[in-house]
Amino acid sequence: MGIRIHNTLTRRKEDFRPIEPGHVGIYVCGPTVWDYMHIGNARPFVFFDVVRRYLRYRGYIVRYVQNFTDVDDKIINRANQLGLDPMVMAEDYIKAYFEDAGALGVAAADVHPRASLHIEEIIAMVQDLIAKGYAYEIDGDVYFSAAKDPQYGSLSGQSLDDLKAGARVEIDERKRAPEDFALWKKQKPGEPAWPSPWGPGRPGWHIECSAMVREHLGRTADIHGGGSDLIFPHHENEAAQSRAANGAPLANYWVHNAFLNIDGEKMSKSLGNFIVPREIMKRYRPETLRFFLLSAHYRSPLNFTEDQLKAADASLERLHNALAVLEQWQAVTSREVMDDEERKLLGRLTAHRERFIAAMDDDFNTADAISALFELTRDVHATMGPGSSKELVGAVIGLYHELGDILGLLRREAPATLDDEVERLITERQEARRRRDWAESDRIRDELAGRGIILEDTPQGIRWKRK
RNA sequence: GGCGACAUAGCCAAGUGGUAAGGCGGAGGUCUGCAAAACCUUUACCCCCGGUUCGAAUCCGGGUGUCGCCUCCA
Repeated sequence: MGIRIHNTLTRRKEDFRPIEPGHVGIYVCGPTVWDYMHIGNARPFVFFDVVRRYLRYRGYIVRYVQNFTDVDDKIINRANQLGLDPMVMAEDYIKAYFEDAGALGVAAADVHPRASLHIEEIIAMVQDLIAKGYAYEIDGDVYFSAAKDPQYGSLSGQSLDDLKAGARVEIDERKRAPEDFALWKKQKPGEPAWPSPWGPGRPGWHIECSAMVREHLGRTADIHGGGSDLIFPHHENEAAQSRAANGAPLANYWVHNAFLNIDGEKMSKSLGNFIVPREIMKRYRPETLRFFLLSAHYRSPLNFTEDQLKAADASLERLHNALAVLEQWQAVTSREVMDDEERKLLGRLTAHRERFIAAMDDDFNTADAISALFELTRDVHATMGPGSSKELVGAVIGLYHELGDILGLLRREAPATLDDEVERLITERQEARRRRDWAESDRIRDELAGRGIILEDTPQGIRWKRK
């Protein structure tokens, strides 16, 4: 009856039990800020945003932490290519992240820690790991010795031997073993660096998350999430470091989303087959991309095509229409008392809500939860009308917003306004219709359509919307 | 080569033992001045072959195919 979450570590769904009852600490791997996010990157951000919203809806006090990797090879390379200061460039892409995330309805995390601002904590953890015998320094670099961790490989389900057998990358001769990974990297010319006991250098990729989880959530996070490509090596290594340093698991529930593919292939910057949210939002309402990303279960790969985006937009339109119609009814109805049929529907609202909740409880099944919204919609259309009672209409609108807020959809928009010219045309058209001058009426409707205003004549008057 | 996912209608996608949700698209109809919105009807040999079971899309085994990971990756 509670929330169940698929745990990458155990490969099955488990009942969710936070460490501290009523509180949840979530850490999600955020972007490496070397470029704009693309819609593949957007998938985890949107999904985990929903996880957070849902946990809050279910009454948990959620602490949500999402980092920015702002010290990294890719950032340095890019900045050097462009002749920019890496930290300045990172700052610009952090700003861009917030713009894109905001447009997607992804709220800011409670904390957005940055690697560059946690150097002290990182150094402390590396020192600790050396002291405990898990790490070793070679000439300014520090490596973690994977073989020292008996559980190494447990997250990705690979043994050290498997990994050695499959190794496809050049072995760094400085390391004692190929599976060892860098905790601290000695400064190379032209790279940003911080002083450390091993000389100037910068943190390796994996250590930042371990240090920042400990700093902001304590030794063990309830949920640690990210894209499935992070399972190995990133999360495997994080888990190993934190286990070694803290004697406690980094996270109790590991949650990984599948990829967004395009033309059947993983969308990635290195393949060059990526699309950026800001481009999509020029052509579709902002919610469309979010709806699309939530239309499949997060552990299923999702293939991006223009047709699917159109279909998502059409689907979302149906929900928006339902809400708009309800709002129109709300404005015209004066009936206070519900009749028997309405009382039955009011009862069914609970069933619709419960179906939605059951879907979300079951490993955040957003696709199934969305279908509950459509079932609600059909029920509403079949049962209600402009004469429905105020109370029922209000309750239904309330439910749309209650459930829509969990998914970050059906956002309340500021009441749209029309300019005087458009108002005048609509009035003229109404007069033409009164005269039964259909030619003039249709001409005005077409003209307004050309300006992006769609008119619908209803018995309760004109309804308009933009598109 | 190793590890792991996935395969459900024209498209997308839920469904983990009891006889296939939902959406988009298509077809027909109702309503409408015409539209739109909405409603009704309609649109599935659940990849293949075995097995377990009274019963399998669902469990097990074997194929086939697609995808991901194997130290840049959400």
